[in-house]
Amino acid sequence: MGRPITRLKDIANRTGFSVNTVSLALRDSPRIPEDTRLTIRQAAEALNYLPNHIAKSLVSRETKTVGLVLTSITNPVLTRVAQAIELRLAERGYSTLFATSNGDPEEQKKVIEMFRSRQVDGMLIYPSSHRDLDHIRRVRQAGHPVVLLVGDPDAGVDVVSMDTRQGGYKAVRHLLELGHRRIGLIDGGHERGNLEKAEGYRQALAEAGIGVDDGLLVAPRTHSVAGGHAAMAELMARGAGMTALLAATDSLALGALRWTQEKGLRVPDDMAIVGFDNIEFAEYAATPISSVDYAVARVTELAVERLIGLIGADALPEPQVKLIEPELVLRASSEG
Amino acid sequence: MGRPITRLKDIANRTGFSVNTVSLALRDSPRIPEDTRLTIRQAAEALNYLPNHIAKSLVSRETKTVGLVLTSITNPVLTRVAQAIELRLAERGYSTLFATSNGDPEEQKKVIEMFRSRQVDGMLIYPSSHRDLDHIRRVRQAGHPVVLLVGDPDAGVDVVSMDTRQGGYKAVRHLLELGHRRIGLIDGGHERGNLEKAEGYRQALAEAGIGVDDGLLVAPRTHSVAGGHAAMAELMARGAGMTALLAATDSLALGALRWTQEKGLRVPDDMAIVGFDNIEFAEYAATPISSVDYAVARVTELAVERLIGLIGADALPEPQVKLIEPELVLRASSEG
DNA sequence: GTCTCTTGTATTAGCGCTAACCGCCTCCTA
DNA sequence: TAGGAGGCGGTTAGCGCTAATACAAGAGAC
Repeated sequence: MGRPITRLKDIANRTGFSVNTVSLALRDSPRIPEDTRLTIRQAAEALNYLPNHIAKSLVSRETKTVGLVLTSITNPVLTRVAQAIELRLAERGYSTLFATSNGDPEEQKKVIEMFRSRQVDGMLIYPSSHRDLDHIRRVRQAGHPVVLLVGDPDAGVDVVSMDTRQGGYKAVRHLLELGHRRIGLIDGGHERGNLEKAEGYRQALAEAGIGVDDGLLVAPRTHSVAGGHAAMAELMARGAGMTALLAATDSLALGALRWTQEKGLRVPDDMAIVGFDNIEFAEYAATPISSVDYAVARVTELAVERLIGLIGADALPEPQVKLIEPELVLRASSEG
Repeated sequence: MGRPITRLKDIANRTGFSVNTVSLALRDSPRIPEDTRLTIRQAAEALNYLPNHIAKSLVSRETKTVGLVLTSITNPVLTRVAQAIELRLAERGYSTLFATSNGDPEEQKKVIEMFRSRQVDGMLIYPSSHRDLDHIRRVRQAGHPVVLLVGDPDAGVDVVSMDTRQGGYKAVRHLLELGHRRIGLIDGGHERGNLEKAEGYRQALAEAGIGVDDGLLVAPRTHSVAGGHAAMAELMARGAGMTALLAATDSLALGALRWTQEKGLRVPDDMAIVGFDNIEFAEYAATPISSVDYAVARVTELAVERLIGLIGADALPEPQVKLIEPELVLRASSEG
């Protein structure tokens, strides 16, 4: 490469001071008088000095870096989460190392190891499975600050998350109140045991004295719009008399909406639809879609704050789980 | 923090070998015989050793880290770009440091400095302005491998990008062939001098002997759906007799589509619409939207390959600009 | 039996930086 | 004028790792 970088030593040579004095001056130590500080500053400027963060990290034992693990950011809401987190971390002087696990637990393990090897000060993880958290718990027990962006009250790790169970519950309650009895569910992430939304769905139905009909449930492998479209087709093919639909993401909901449109069904008259995440595309859809809001700002703010707190702590405190109650945003897709 | 990490020294103490021997053994040096290698391996395993990447970087002078600068990843296509890049870099053993500039050139400068300070081996930059690249050129001249994800043939820096000028040209040609003469343009990023799409638009019109009517142009500040909606309202309020629309992103196009729908316009009969990026939401819109495809896979693959090439080179070769010709994906929004 | 040559390991130095400590001045006070 | 007290700066050590070099012991050559 042959990229010559300016070091403290170069400034020291140029100014005649020792490396240590230069270091102190550039860090505004009160022990250095104004004029030497100035001399050194100017020399640094002239040589286009940039501190070597790597060397600093080695001695200070902190990298001012946080690892962010997401499953996949094709989900628009995770995109917003990622960006908000990066911003908030940057405000606090931290950089973001970013990696995706593609929903594969093995991949996720590797990513976490890589982060550890790179000495990140802490990690924010959107786990691929919301259940199988042993591995992550171990990371915490090894003393690494970790905050999950989704998880259970009994996770044993810090969590800051939307309360999606509550979200599912609220959405179904809303549909029940509109008089619906045959409510379908297009779920996501089922195969990895992410059942919170389905649990909320079941609970609301149970309270209303309605049994869960498996014929109204489907769990596509992806969160894509195409997946929602296909899932809706499958549900309707079963002829289960469905009059309302809850979709685990707005992308799925948009796919379902498109299907109804193709078949000439009226929304919400023939089919009410509620989604999750409240993405902008849902608001401007052919029929604006009601959606369980994902409070990106609150989740990211609290998660980052908690993580920074953990990083600063002498010993990790008891894990704390913060579930944020979601708002249901009502739009035309579920209101006459 | 008090997080005790296992070091080579710990393994050395445990096995009785020297630190150096341990280092060599773990790196599979041929100078270490099989059985000592095994002893050391086992000890490393037992102590749960993870190499300290920071220390290694300090001596090897490479961090195996690449900095990725995006303007903002709320644009769904940039999201896909980010994820694909992370994946491809990971395959090649590189980690991704991620930062957003929010489209602010000053912010972008800071981010690049931060990356340099962190000794990244190279950078991939989606510049906030496609014109004012002096600052980035200087980074390259300082010997840092840089590849832009958007830019001009005469950028003076390596570029791998979609040829958006060509994309704008193709889209307008298509609309002209359908008989449209009054074609509107909702552009994006205008204020920062990102004029490629508009240039393609102008060129196609000029070739058809049609003058550009400024009454048909509008440049909202954002790429959001809401922005597209508002922009469409503004365009139509001007009463310029527009029969077709080119939008700089699919998000803008979706907003415009929504507006036509609210006003009872038929697409494409009353208003043809073509967008950019070919995101999934465009495909499944109320009227599926024709769009200039963004070849995420090709762009990211070529960009990463080029960057890795630059990182490995002894001296930076002449900058190379690769513009990928986009496909126009036709859908109902522009075809009877 | 001396002299290489090999094999396996230890020693040393150094990446760029910070932190702990040391030592020299000058100035003030008793 | 002796003796602290500061002010200012240098010296040394060390973060965890790698690379260059040194070295000891045994094998083989003559």
